Amino acid sequence: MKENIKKIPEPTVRRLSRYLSLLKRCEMTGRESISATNIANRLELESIQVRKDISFTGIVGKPRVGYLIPDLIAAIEEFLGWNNNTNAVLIGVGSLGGALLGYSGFQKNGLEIVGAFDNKSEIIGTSIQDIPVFDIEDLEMMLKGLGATIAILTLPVEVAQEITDRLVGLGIKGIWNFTPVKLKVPSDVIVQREDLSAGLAVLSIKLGNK
Amino acid sequence: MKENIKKIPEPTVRRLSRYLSLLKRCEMTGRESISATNIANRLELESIQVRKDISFTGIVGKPRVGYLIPDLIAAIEEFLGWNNNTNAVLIGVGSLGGALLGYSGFQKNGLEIVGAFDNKSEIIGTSIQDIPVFDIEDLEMMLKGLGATIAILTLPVEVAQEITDRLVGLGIKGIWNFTPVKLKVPSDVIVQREDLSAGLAVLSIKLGNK
DNA sequence: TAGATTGTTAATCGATTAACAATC
DNA sequence: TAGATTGTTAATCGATTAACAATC
Repeated sequence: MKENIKKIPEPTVRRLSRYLSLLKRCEMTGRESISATNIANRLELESIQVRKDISFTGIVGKPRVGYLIPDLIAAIEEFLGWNNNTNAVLIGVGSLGGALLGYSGFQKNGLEIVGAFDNKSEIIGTSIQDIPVFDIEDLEMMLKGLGATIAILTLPVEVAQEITDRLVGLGIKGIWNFTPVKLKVPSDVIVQREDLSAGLAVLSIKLGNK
Repeated sequence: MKENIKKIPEPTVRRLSRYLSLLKRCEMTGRESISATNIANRLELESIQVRKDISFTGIVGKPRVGYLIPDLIAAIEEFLGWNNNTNAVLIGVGSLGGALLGYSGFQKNGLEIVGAFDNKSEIIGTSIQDIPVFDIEDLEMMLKGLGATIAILTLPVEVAQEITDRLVGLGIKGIWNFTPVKLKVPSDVIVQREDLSAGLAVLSIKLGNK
């Protein structure tokens, strides 16, 4: 049971989200089908890789035609669980946290930020892009009502573990961790680290090697 | 000549930036040395992997002791080219762009955002976190004076290629591309794509497989 | 039919991990 | 000295790519 679950390579998952973005733009032009070759050309990939990736979603294409765009969109969205909405809270409305609150792009991926928490009295009670900012002291009181299953952590390193413990205690199952610290969580909680510096490092290395 | 340049695996580069972040936090506590085992434990990695990664920087550790933290920090920073500052401009002060302007974390990585460009008259002439926002029409006039070699693209898909062409014409050598489109650039220009949705996709898949 | 494209099985490639001698 | 840790060479593992039959 566990074997076939683990089998999807992470690079494949990341690329599927790219395909989805491209497919949605194609759909808007009224186009109905697209081949793996075409997707590959537009994203600077190999067509064989695109076909292999798509095969994980279970959808089958038509020889000589390719894939039906609406079907493929639906299949990838379902595969990623982006077809039904997930509620998230954001913890730590600093520079990066505030930015992410303003960023509307996650809604396309089925993620809705329904509330934010912070300890700065100046911003508690305000709203950023219609998302209310609550007092972190009220986390226990508020979280259940918000219906969030994911927490986005954009808070200072020093409080990351403490707040994580509280979130886990309240039933949060997924943590999108924008801090550089390793978080200790029970095995049924998923932590996904996100590191903008890593991308910058890759760019820097490539620039330095010119 | 080109062979040994290409040899550094990208995952290694990404991890080196993580090590750097950890090492800087360790340094602040006054600690002087650290072993690969210790680094690995703190970041949930294998010590052999840490040693292998560090070997790319050329620094050598001391058996039984580990690595001297200040030396290792200096070595990684030099390796990534983060020891001397690079100037960058940010193009497109929308939700994500504005957020990145507010985010001060890149300065630790030797990247200083010295100016932003947009076409919205409401924000042209203002400053965000002391970073001035210029009219995109003045790009040609302003860019040289700003001394930027990197451009951060957080603009709408429709104008991405057009603005890229102008940036390349002005001598920009590195582009950190936060848009989902593939950019056509000459071979001496480096484009690094950054995709927050990809990270969310990985989290979603892991959550769905529980 | 001919030709383009899919889907799958096998081969290749590169990153990770293991093994182990060298060192302080 | 004994033991912990490094650095390197070899083995393993997993993702990518190639080959090719099946299909419309």
